[in-house]
Amino acid sequence: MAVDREHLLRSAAALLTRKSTATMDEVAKAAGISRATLHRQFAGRDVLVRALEDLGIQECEAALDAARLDEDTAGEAVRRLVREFEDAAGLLAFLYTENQLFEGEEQNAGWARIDARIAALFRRGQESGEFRIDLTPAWLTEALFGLCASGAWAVTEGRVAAKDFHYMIVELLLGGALRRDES
Amino acid sequence: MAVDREHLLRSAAALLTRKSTATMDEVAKAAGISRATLHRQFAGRDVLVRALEDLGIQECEAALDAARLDEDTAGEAVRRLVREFEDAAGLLAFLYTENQLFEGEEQNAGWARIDARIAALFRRGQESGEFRIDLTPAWLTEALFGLCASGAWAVTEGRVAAKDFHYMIVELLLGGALRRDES
DNA sequence: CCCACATGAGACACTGATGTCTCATGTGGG
DNA sequence: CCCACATGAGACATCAGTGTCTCATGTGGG
Repeated sequence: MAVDREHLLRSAAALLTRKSTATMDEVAKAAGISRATLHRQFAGRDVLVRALEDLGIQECEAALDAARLDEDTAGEAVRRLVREFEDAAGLLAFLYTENQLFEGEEQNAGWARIDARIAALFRRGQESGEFRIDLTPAWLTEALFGLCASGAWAVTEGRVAAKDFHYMIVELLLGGALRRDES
Repeated sequence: MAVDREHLLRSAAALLTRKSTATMDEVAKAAGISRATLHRQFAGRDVLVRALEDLGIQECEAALDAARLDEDTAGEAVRRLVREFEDAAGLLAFLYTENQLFEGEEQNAGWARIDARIAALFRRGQESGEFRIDLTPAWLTEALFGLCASGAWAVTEGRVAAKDFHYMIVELLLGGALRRDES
């Protein structure tokens, strides 16, 4: 009887990831419910997007926790983080562009927290001498999100195999395109 | 008298880069013309976006030409390419997300040409032993665009200094975050 | 068994953006 | 100087999406 709100959010996320301009009607149909019921759960499109944003933040923070950013080398922590991000990458990509849509508007404080935690990871790697210091933690954080989004799109469009998602992102982010002479 | 179509396109690109949901009215105002005149130039929003896409493709190909991808090492060519891309990065970022907006729809053939040229550059680097071979040219191409878009947004939001745009992208793309033990 | 309650279907008004049209204006070229 | 033509301003219809409402239905719990 009661609508499965969790399932509803997941299905909306899945649809909007593929087609970010989907209407409330399409979102409802995708979830197998009527527009009226959808509207009873989320008073409007913006409310739905906010809920998805909260979901995304929640998943991000769960990924950050699961990745245990303080353990091992920073590089290993980054590898774990990208792996944990993989499931949420589609949703992340949607929210990433959604955030570009509004100029000025203050963003959810959750992102700032998440940014700070990831930036701290890169800073740790720099302080330990593992990462280069000429790329700012803020940029590396931005690049991490950007590459995850690009990777998610590349996978949905078939330009990259889904199984390679993690490898391609981590290797590029950490090692770059140049061949390592040593190692 | 006659509207400067070139200037009109530029101003539309600049506005839509900042606010991709801008209305035709806003686009017209930003260009300092009336909505009626804008409509005489571009029969509809989709026509305008197509024109911007053509402009973006044109600038991309100009950048590819200017970067002389066949000369020097592939790494140097990539550096030149990113530098040439810098001016168009905002427009590129807009078009990059605009392309994600439509599922299925066939995309402008120009992008395929551009993708092919950039992928060929990465392939050249791999064949010369300069680039690692475990990252596919398709992915490196995708990542190049993704990083340019991320960089453009990071700059407009003040998270990265404009003067660092080129350095941050090239260094991350080529060298990655890890410190090089040698060199 | 029966009632309460959530749902589905659909009607309805409202809004914002769009596309089209008209008309007055003013400027540039002949 | 004068006319042609492009422009600006605005009215207008249209359309898609949204938000609200009503009502019939059917299912689950008491």
